[in-house]
Amino acid sequence: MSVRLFNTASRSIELFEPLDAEGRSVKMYTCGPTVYNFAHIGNFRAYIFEDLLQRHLEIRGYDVQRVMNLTDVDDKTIAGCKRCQVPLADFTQQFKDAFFSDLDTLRIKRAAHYPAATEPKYIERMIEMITELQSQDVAYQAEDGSVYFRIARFTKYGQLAHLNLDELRPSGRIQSDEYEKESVGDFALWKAWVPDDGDVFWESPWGRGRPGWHIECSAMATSLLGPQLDIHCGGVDNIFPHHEAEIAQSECITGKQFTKYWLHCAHLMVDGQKMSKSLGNFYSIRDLLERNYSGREIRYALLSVHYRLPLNFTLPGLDAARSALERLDAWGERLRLFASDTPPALGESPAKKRFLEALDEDLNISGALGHLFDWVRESNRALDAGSLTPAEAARVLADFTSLNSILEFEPEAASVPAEVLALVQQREAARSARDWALSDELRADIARLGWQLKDTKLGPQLTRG
RNA sequence: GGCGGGGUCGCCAAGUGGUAAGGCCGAGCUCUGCAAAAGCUCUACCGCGGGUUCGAUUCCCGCCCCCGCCUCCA
Repeated sequence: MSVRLFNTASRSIELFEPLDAEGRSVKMYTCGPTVYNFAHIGNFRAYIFEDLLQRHLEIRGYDVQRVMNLTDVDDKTIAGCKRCQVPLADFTQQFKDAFFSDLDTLRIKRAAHYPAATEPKYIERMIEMITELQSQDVAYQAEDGSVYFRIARFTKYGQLAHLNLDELRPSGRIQSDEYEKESVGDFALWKAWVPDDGDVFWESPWGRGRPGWHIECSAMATSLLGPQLDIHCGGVDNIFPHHEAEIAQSECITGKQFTKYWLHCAHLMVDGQKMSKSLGNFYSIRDLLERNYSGREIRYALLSVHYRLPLNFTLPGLDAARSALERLDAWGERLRLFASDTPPALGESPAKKRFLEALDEDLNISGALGHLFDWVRESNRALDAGSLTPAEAARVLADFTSLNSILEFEPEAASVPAEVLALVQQREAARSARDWALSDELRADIARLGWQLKDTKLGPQLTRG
C-alpha cells in the first residue's frame, strides 16, 4: 500500500514519501479560485481532483493538512467592484459564499484553511517577504513604482515547466505598462496603485499598491504550512508562470526546497472544445443544478476521468453519470436489505483492496471504478444465485461504505412531501386490494405533484421529475 | 518555433510484449396487475505507415489529427 504520484517536477511517477519524519503528516497546498465570478466546472475539476487526492491519502493513513487560498484582489475583482459600485470586499464576499456552497454541493471536503489574500496578516507577510527579497537584491522597484522579481537571479526559474527562458517567444500578452521591467520575464511582487484601482490599495514601503498574484500563495502557504510543502496542486496552466514564481519567491526567502511533489490536473473541455463564454459552453455549478443535475452527478462526471487527462464534459456524460450512480444505489439498497446487522470480521474484501490499489497508482480512478463495477456484478450474480450469505453481504456493504469516504456517491436523501407520501400509502392499499384502476389513478396524481413512482421488488420507489 | 498531454467499441474510458477492464447507450432474457425499475447475458483486433520481436494495441522511427502552455486562465 504505497502511494505513487506523478510529479510535474520530474515528469515521472514517484513513490510518495512525506517530508514528515514520522511519515504521517502531509502538508498540501492547493491553488484556489479568484472570486470575481462563480467558479466554473473547469475550476471544480481541479478541486475534485484535489479532494480525491486528499481522501485517498487519508484512507491510506496520512494526516493531510490542506490549505486553499482565495484570491480576492486582482484586476478582475477590482474591475468587478467598480462595475457594481460596491466595495471590493462586498463584491468578493458573494462569490466566496457561492464558492463554499458549490463545494458542499459537490461534496468536496473542506480544507483546513481558506486564507484570503486581503487578510491584513497576509498582506503584512507579503510586504515582509518582498522587503526581504529586495534586501537580497532579487527584487527591485521599477520606475512605475511596482516591485518585480529579477528572474535572472534565480537559476532554477523555468525548471518546473522545463522552459528555456532564452528561447521564450514574446506572446503579445505582456502589458504595455510593464515596459519598465529589466527583463520581460520578471514578474510583479507588488503592483503600484493606478487611478483605475480606485480605493483598492494598501500602504507599503513602495507606496500605495497591492500584492502581485504569485506572492500571495507563497505568503499564505508558508505562513500556514511552514517553509516546505509535501504537495502543491493546481491546473496545468498554473505551472508557468505561477508555480515557477512561487518556487522562486519562497526558496529565496526560506533557502529550502519549497514543494516536494507538484501535481497538476489537465484542463476540461466541453463538447470537445475549450470552454469559453463566447462559445456558450461555459457552465457553473448552478447552471447545471438548474438543468436538474445533482451535485453528486456532477461530482461523478468530474471525478471519473483520470486527472492528468483532458476531460470532455458533456450533458450526455452527466446522464451517463446519473445512470451509473443509480446502478450503485440499487446495489447498495439491495445489499442493505439482505445483509445481516453485524458485519463479520472477515477483513478487507479483495474488491476493496483492488480499488484502493488502483488509486495508489497515481489516482487511477477509472481503473478503480472498473473494479467497483466488477464487484457490483459479481455480488449481484451471487445474490441472484443465493450464494451470498447475509454476513458476506454485510461485509460488502461495509467495504462499499468505506470506499464512499473517498467517492461520496451516496444517494441524496430526498425529502418527500407528506402529501405525496400519503398518496403512496393509499396506492399501496389499493394495490393490495388489487384495485388497479384506483392504483393507476393515484400514480397519476403523484406524477402531477412532480414525483415518479416505480414499484420495485423492494417496494414503491419515488424519484423527482 | 519551444515544451507538454492525447488519439482504444455509437459515447466516456482502463490496461498489457502474447490476441482488449468497466460505465453509458442498444439488443435479448428473467422478474412483473400495468407502466417502470432492477438483475443477468451479448457487442471492439486499439489514428496511419514502417521497424524491432516467435509475437505489438502495448517498444522504436516517421506521419496525420486534437487539446493545452509559452509571463498573472484550474
